[in-house]
Amino acid sequence: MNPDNNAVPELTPDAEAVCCSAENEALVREILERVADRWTLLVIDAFEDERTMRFSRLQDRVSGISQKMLTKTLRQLERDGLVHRTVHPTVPPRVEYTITPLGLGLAEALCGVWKWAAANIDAVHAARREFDQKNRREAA
Amino acid sequence: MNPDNNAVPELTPDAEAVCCSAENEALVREILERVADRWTLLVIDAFEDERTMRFSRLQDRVSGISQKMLTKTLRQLERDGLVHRTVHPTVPPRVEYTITPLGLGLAEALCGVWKWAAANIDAVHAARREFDQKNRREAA
DNA sequence: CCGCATCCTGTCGGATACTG
DNA sequence: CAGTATCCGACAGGATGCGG
Repeated sequence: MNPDNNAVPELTPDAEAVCCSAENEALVREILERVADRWTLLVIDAFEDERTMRFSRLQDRVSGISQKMLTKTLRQLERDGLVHRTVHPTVPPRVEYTITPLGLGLAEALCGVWKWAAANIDAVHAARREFDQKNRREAA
Repeated sequence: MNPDNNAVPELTPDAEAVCCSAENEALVREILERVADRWTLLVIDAFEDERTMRFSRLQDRVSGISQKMLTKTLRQLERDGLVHRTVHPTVPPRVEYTITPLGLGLAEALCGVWKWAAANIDAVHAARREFDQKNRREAA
């Protein structure tokens, strides 16, 4: 697939067994649907460098997100136990979000996607250009 | 980053360099945003068992998806070079979608998320219950 | 069987203004 | 600074019907 193999390491036999059983499909679906919105993945991603951050710092790192969506996304992550929220009752208020071990596990899993993206974005762009050209020819 | 290594195998030094460099952030973002909609991940997931399928089979496997969204999602995947589309000019028409090596790479990367989900869904559910209870107390 | 076009709706999500 | 509330536009996405 990709000449340099290191992007996706070999699966252990055990891992494969887990990976392809059909029973858990509904569970995985649930997680995927929960996580597959415009911001959740990006927010989780933001925690890979700093494991604990203030609200404003997060908003800064996930560029483009509104405070409304950041709040909402963080609430969901908190509810799912992926992020922990600490309010320091000072003035001005200071709220820190920390990624939990659970969340960190997901972040690691996402790191695989991260790596794939970094390694293959050029191929994707190339495919895209080719596709668009082909379509323009057909349109003509 | 993680004390227990077993979830994600050791990264080669090379891979780590790719994984955490800040430069590629925009690229990864682009991919994540492209892929993080309601259906794309689920469709890719559907290809993990069978690498080539007819349209109707796909619609069957990704339960709940409308033909409109399936078509749209597949077009995007095709454009990005993740899926290949073959039209057999028979009657009735027979259209087959095959995941490409590129797409397969992404599917593998997603497999990490898959595994995480299967392993930790209980923890997520538990966290969710706890969170909801806490909120109900506060509401009272 | 596949998938396009049309219509229509709910919801996502941004902008703004206001509290503690 | 962090969060809520309100308003509102845009668009995702379902239902239906037609066409190849």
